[in-house]
Amino acid sequence: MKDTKVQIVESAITVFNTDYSASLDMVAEKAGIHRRTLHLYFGNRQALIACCKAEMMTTCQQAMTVAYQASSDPAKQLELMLYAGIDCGAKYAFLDKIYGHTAYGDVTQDEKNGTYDSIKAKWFKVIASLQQNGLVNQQLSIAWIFALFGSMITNTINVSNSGDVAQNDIKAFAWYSFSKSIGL
Amino acid sequence: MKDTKVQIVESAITVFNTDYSASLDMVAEKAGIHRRTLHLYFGNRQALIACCKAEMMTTCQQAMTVAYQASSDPAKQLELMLYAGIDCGAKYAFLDKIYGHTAYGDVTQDEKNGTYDSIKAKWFKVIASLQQNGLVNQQLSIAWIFALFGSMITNTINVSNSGDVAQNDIKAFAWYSFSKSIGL
DNA sequence: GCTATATTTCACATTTATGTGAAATTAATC
DNA sequence: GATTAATTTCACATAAATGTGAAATATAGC
Repeated sequence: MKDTKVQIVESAITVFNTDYSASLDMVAEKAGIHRRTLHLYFGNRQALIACCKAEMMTTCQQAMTVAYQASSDPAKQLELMLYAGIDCGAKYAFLDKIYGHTAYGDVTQDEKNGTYDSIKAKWFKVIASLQQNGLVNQQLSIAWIFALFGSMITNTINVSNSGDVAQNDIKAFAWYSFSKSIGL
Repeated sequence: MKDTKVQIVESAITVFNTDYSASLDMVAEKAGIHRRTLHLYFGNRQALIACCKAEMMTTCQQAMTVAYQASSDPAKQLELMLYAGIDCGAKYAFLDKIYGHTAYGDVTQDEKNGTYDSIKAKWFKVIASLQQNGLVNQQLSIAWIFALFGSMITNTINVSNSGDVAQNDIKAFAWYSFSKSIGL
């Protein structure tokens, strides 16, 4: 039997992805528990959302790290990171709607320098490497490329949910369009 | 003195763009009237939102039509339509968050055929023309290209608001990235 | 100034989500 | 089986937004 707290968070993610303004009653029902129980674990709505976000952070971080380490070719790393972002984002789409993408400005200077060994730093290293070798359009600012990356992930998830594009094609389309959009 | 109803709608657009869950009191205050007055014009929240949407439809339609008619070169038409979309979307960003983009599936068959002379039909004509002449990647489905177009508009607006990219560069970046992303 | 229309004020009803307290019940552990 | 912990039930308090009625006031047009 799964930990109740985990169960609640998973239910919250599912429910909020369908409707972010859904009540806590709905989340509790989905988790198969009473709302009062939910409140024993999460004092209020904020706390629950924050927990969902934390969950996403670690999950995404892991998936991205795996993607990064799977190759030493920057272009391949970028491609795999895009796929990882799509897979991850599909599960946590509602958070994107609340918080929006992490803006470039939110990334600390240390992360840009690569001092901080976070996954974002790795992403920047990949782009920097591609740009230095002239494989990516050098006119485009990194902030723009970063935004494009997030935007392509969101778009891919939306299209995937809409059912307008064959599931098999989607990731290929996403990589094609993203890579071209940065001049790769 | 502006028509009260118009005033309300404009205020609603401004307020809801900042915070979609803002109360009607806030909208009324912004419009410089009493909430009771707002209710004389709009029975409920839904009605107000619907009116904002209708407003957007006509405004966008007009801007797109102007863009379309400004050139006979499909690529140029597409570029100008993208810019029109960005300008328009910036004002109505909150609607995008509620309704999402119009999915390809929402476009009627008549519109795809071009029987219906709507702006969407014109957009499809432009893409079809480019694809027939081999100027756009023929592997990509029209549904995907349509989604990309909307996604690029949303992304450009977000970036513009974030302030991370120089205002002068933004539209150029958007067109560069979008045109490349479809193989143009 | 009179009249018609638009707007405000005040008062209330309703709904919905939240959050909490305390006792009762259920499940788990030893 | 006794004890402890987790969960449910019921009851209530609160808060915030919404929608409406009716009288009072303001505004504009003639």
